[in-house]
Amino acid sequence: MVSLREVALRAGVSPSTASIALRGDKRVKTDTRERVIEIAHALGYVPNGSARDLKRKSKQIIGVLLHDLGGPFYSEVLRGIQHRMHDSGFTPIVGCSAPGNHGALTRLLLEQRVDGAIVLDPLVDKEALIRIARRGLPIVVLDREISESGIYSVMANHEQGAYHATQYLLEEGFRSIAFISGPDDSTHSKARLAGFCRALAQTRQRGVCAGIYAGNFTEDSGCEIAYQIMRDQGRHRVDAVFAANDEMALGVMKAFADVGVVIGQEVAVMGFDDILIAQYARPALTTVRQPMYDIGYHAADLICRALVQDRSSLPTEAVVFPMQLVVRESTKKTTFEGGI
Amino acid sequence: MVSLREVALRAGVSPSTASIALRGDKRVKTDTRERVIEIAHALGYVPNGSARDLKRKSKQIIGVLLHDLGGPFYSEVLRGIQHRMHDSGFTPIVGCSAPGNHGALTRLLLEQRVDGAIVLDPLVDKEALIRIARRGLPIVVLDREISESGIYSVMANHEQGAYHATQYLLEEGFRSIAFISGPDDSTHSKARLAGFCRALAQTRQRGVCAGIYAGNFTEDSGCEIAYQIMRDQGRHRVDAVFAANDEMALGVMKAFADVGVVIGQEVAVMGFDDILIAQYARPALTTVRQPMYDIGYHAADLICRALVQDRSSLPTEAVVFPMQLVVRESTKKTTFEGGI
DNA sequence: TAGACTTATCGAATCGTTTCGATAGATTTA
DNA sequence: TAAATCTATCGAAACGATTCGATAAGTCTA
Repeated sequence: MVSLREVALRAGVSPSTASIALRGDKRVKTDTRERVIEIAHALGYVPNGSARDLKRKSKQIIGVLLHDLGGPFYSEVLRGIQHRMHDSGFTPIVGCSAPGNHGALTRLLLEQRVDGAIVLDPLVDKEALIRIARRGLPIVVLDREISESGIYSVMANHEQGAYHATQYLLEEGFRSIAFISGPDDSTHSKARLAGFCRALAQTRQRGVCAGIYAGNFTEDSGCEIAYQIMRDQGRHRVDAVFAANDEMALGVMKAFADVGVVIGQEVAVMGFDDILIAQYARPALTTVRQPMYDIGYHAADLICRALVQDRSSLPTEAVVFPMQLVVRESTKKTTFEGGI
Repeated sequence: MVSLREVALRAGVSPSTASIALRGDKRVKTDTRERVIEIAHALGYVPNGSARDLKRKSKQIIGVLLHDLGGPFYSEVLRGIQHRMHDSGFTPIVGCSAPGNHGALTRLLLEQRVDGAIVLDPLVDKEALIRIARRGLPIVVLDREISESGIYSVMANHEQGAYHATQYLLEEGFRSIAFISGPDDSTHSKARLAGFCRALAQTRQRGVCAGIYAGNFTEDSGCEIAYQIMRDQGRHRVDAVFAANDEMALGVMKAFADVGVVIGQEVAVMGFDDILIAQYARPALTTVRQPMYDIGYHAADLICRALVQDRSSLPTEAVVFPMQLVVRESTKKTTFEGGI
């Protein structure tokens, strides 16, 4: 592998001169500089990243830690990250913190191969992140909150998203709404439930809450609870079911469809997350979406600013983005007909 | 940041002793070794990756270059890669070679931050890859073929996939089949067309080829060509349409549905690729899928072997995986009914 | 107990780049 | 023309870990 030393040797200069010449520094006489650059090019010289990183402070690389690569989620987040970083000289590098893979976190963050990190994986240990931040690496966590100097949070406002979704249901005339929550330890589920309750509390109407059921974010649990709702209240007592995530909402739709209840007309179903399947389900699922692109863009912005500017200008509180209501067929009273 | 020197200092040994002690080397007396390890742990010492990479030959990191992160494709490939690498000590790191982003390729491959690379992006310049391989970095390219020592290809057998799909259509009793190709410069499209032709050539039946139309892989082109097919031949002369990719097949379904032709019953539609939407379309699209997990797993296997074993044991020809026919509703004569 | 081996540790060199202070030589200033 | 100022380049010291060949001890053989 051709090294700077070899380039310098052939150009008849010292490595130090070659080094600054290659950066186009005017301290080197023009013809020397051009000769060095030409020889480097001819030899296909590219500086060794490890050596440079070792010597320099900055690496110009940002680590992005994802749980896996599935879904349009991550792809959108990364688009936002890339757009923000494109002209800033930083390159995002993605590591998968998948099943038991301590590898990427170690290699990228602990072994100091990056200047900063964006972490989108609820399973990455909070204490580990705090320890890393204390070592001086700026971290942006997405969709969770960690209060620690050097760790910045960017997230969607789940409470507000659920609030608006509920308001929409009420405005559309759905009177009696049941809510299916996620597991108890899910802060997202809690926030969504809180938004639902706030919207209901504001309305003057009576009997709008048809019960709060505890699910576990799986399609099966949604399905089971839908049957339970029907048993509990008779199929015409509930106007709408708001599930704390799309998987459960799909389960609910399945259950209703199986007993012949027409979704949209007889009962509305609202999901949360806007997973890809939501738009292909029949009827297409009305749901609430996180602005993933914006979140990625903003996360990248925070990291870049933490590295370039003075960190005191950065927010200490989580940056919260509003969620978007995506209205589809499952909450529309117009008759839904099958087929393409 | 705590360095080896600091650990050594506190343990009262030299950095060299600390270095081997931390690796559990028996050359260091047991109590010294344990003391060093304990101090390193207490100080939160993690070796600096750049320094280690610089000194060592291997980095234990494999670069994975993807075009973007969308779709279940990449996610499946990466699952395969991770499973293969999990116990081998290598960590895959993903770079996006997205729009004009020369960054990831430079940072990972050129600047020698990885031991090997898996490239799944048709747009990464072939010459650039050859140059990198000549510098000694083993590369596995997916879904394309580059003949060069040090570059290994893993791909699906598109010709065979199309052959089987066509055979299936013939077996199901579809007599008159039209084919919609992709753009002329697509080798995939060519291979798929070749498989289609080979299957037709083998059959004794007459008039089975209802024409070959030139599309451009977009849904719109599929739609337009479907109308053209109907104009050309009358809507009952064509039994089936085989599009060289799913997008076009969806366009074809749309066109037929718009004029009231019942897909599956009056005309079968076959796609290629099994993009995610295929299974959610109504009717769900019969298509041909690449075994992405296997491809990823095998790519990782090749890279690991290139780095660990003797390279002469590796295949010089592209490793080709059979494609899988995914039968869904769009080629089934049973009456399709809308609804969930 | 001198010589041969082991054992435990260390010092110095190395990986490839960058950076800082030094040094000639050329040029300007007083 | 001696002193001051540039200009172009170089040498050496980092960065942090690894590695190899010393080097002291301590243990064993004859």
